[in-house]
Amino acid sequence: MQSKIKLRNAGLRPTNQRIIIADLLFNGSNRHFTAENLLDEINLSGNKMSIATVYNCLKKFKNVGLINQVESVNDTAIFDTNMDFHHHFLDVETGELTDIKNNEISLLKIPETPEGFINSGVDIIIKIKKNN
Amino acid sequence: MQSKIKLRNAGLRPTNQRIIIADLLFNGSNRHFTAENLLDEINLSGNKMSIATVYNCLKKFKNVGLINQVESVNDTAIFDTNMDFHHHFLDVETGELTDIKNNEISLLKIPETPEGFINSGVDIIIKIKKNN
DNA sequence: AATTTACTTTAAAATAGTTCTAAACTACTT
DNA sequence: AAGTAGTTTAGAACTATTTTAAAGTAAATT
Repeated sequence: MQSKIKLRNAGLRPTNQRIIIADLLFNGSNRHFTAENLLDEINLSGNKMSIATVYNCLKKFKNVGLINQVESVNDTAIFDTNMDFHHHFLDVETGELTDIKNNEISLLKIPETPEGFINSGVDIIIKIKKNN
Repeated sequence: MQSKIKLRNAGLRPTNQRIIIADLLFNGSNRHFTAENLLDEINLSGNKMSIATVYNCLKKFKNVGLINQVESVNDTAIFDTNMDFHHHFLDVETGELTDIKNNEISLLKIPETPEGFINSGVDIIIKIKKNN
């Protein structure tokens, strides 16, 4: 059970609920998900948890840099376990996101950051839709 | 009152409410706004309208291509009267958007559109924050 | 011009996603 | 073992948006 260690390293108290969520999220492959998606998965895994706890937990995970929240799209917050610098395809019809690796895309020219501000990241979204 | 003509050309029935909104929005300079922002402005201009009407109207305007909805950011829908192809700076602390003209930014490499899909646009968001 | 028809507006209710509240609980420290 | 500080929870509250259905209005038809 390395989730416990992972949480502690991130400075979070490893509670049962956080461990359950970390076990589901950090199992090797990256994913996009909403709070409700995750709660469904928690329930399917035989565990129970309040939706408020899921939101609390995701907010904490985000604050300590365990997950990202995607600058998004719908009315629903989408989270991402992929912490590499990367971008997204967005299926405008379904809202589904797919990762674009950073080496698959590059910017040639970028405008100057406005006076008094610092650049804090770039998000590129390529919108796609089913070809018929 | 060319709003009436503009609406008719767009295929929309030029109702009083739509004319009031068009008069406010299409006065020469571009802007970002939410439904609530706009309602405040409508009220300030001495007119009255239900918030549902504002939402209905913005949805119609969007469908006929009079305005854009920005792939966004918060829990609040942001609309944009700038219909040129362009991108945005996003102040991550305040949520404020600023336009980046298309000629100020360019992509060098772009990944292949997934099989069975067509590209339907690219949104680039440069996140910025106050340099303290 | 009067009537009909289809579209639009409205207030209020409903919904969806998320946050807050405050009491009960639990991990960690002493 | 006891204390304390952080966490979880159900449910209430809140915000943004959409729906409902009745009343109103623009346009088409007579």
